[in-house]
Amino acid sequence: MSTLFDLPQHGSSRSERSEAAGRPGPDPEHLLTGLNPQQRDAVVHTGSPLLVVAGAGSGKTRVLTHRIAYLLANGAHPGQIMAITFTNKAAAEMKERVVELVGRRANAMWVSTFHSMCVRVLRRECKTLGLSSSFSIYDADDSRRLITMIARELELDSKRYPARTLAVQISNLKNELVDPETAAERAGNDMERKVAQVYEAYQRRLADSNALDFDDLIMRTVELLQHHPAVAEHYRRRFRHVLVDEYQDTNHAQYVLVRELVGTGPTDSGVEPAELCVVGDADQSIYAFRGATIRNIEEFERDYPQARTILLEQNYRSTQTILSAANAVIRRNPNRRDKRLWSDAGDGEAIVGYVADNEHDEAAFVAGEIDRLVDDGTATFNDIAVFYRTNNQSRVFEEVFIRLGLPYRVVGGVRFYERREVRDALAYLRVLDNPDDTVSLRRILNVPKRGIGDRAEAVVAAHADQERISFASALRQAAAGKVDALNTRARRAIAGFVDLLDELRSVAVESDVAEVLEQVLERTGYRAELDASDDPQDATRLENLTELVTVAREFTEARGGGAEPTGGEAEPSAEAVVAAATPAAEDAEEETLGLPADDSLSAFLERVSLVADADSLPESGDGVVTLMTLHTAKGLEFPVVFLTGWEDGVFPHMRALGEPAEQAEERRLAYVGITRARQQLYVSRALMRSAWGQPMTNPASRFLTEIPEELVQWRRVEPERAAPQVRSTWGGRRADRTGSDSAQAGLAAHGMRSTPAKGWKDAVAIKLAAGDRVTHDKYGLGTVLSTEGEGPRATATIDFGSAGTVKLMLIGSVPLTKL
DNA sequence: CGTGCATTAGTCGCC
DNA sequence: CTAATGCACG
Repeated sequence: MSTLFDLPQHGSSRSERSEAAGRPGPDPEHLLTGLNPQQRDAVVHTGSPLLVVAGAGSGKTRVLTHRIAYLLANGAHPGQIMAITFTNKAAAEMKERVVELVGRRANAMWVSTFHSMCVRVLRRECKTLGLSSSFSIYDADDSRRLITMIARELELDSKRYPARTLAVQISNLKNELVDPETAAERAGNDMERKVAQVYEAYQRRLADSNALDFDDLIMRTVELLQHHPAVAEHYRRRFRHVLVDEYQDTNHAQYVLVRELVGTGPTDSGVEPAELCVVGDADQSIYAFRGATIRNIEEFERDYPQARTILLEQNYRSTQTILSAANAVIRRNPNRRDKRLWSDAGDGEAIVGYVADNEHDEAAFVAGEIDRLVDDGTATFNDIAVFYRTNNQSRVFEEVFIRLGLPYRVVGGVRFYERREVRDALAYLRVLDNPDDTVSLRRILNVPKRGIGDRAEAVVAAHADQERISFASALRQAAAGKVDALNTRARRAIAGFVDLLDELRSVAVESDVAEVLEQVLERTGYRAELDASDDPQDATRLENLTELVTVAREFTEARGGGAEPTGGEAEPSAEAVVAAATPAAEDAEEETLGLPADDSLSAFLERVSLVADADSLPESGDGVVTLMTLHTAKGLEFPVVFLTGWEDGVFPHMRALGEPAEQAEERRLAYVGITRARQQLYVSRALMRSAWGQPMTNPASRFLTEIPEELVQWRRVEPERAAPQVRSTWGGRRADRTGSDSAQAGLAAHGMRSTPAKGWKDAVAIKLAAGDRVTHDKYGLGTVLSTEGEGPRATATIDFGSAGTVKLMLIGSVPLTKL
């Protein structure tokens, strides 16, 4: 079996790179060999915007890298090229592959994520926007902390207006490029009004802290380009080729950013629009919940009327059997550009299906198969991945794997940069770098514990507010005894803290990042505290901090000597950072980030905050089975893939059952999952699964029934006994949930062998038609507006008057009576 | 005695 | 993960 990833591994490509470095540009035609006709078209196309619709496994990265190389070989200067990706890993990989093709001069290109690209622009143009160049970048966690503080100050009911919800809403507004003022004007209900109010305060506080959040990076760059034509023209003149990867994952702000960057017509002084090439696949758009809008790729031709579209349908990854299954499932999505993946690799093995009694049985089956595959030499552990819909489904697999001694790793969990100790340490660095960074300052105020409690913090915050000074200044005044509301004890504690920061700051001016970090850990007592603890978790924390110091050291070395970091024994996460943080991979061109060359602290923090955001997906493990969610699996491939938990309510997720748009997204997720497999695909479901401590009977996933029967070889089907128990297992406890939720519990599960629709009919309790009057246990009286679907899929949209209009599934347990 | 710290329990469930 | 409790220190 082949390797997991068909890209060169880090180590092996280095020699090729240096060889290529000396070579002049390659013969352009040479870059076209080995490409199929569509790929070739995409590489050579010129003169109008280009949309490359790249099906899963169709050689998308190859097209992008070859297109860039081809541009370079035909006279484009590397400095004229900007390529935008969604992850740092993708950016690094793309750059590396272009370097392999054309040599080192490719390093002068801007190949980066949307966010890194914006930071770069913003650092250079910060004065235009009234920012200081040492602005901090707040990630989602920092944002939420700040929003929590604001909500508390505004005395919002934390139950009605949870910080999390507020944060999401504000982020959505920013993704739509809506400013606080407009948000306030548009607010139509209580929630929206509160959101607008918090949003307004939040932006003010960000500015006070000299900070931008992740969404700001995009929004402010758009603002810059829109309001400062000279700046826009500068970039447009410079970047004549803009390429965007994973275009289906862009949100509205990113769409506008690209449009502003490229331009839609000549500027005043006659700079023509740049050449735009976007690559993506609407069928793999699975990030709507993050604000991505599939519209951008679907409407590309409308946005850019001159656009040419090229479809890549030949797949180089999977067997035809797998592709046929993927095609059959995704075909059910409405309003989609028809696209059929095909392969000349042959049919390969049939898909193996398995109906388990419960989730433990399912896990045991998966484990057994893995054991067998590895035993008979069909696959290695590395070749195998197990996917599930939500993270909590991993537990049962872990249990079985541990019991059987199968090596595995769960991808997902808490990432390196989200660990508390790492964030604490970084918060110290950030405060040293940007004293106004209030979120970081308040984070470390009493970490480790030094006797500055909530009350003292609140007093200082109030003082800052009253005197209209920064929190940092207020702290200083408190230390000097100028804040009356504080008692001596708190005052002394604060004075100690301020002194500590001053000491550290003097260390920071003369030492490199690693040393500063060391001193932080020493002088704050952070390390000592962990050392003293006998909690095994704290030992891990200590290791993580040591790892962070290593990252910092390698960063400094790489930056100083230009030497590649070795990263030999570092953890994958650390390696990923260093790889992305290596300035050697940065532009060697004249214009740099606008950072003082010696300001390694700022540079380090910036890199870390941008890398931390990436769904840093760790390189293939060492002889272990990979467990992850379907979302995480995107962009990866494995010879053997287990798709588990294919049950209505689990996958598609409960929440999506009544929502066509969400269901379409779930179906795309299924498509992504199926197309990760190269040779062997397994699909399984469990008849019974405990959820929230209660057993639930789940019917087969509708996606399962959409896979043509002839492609699947069922290893075990549902026992053909009498119609299974249909009684709801739900207590009244959850009767307050939506109707379709509780309806789930009653869905009867049937086997897959005979035509399922017939078997299901019995479970349908009620037949309704538009106009029928009904009564519902929770919603009361209602009128049926419309009905959809048949058998187990039957739903009705019912107007319950003041209780609202609700879509319900019409099965067994739904507490609905026809009048 | 007041203030702050640590430890519990109930809340939960979202990629 | 937050509120509510007991415990310790100035």
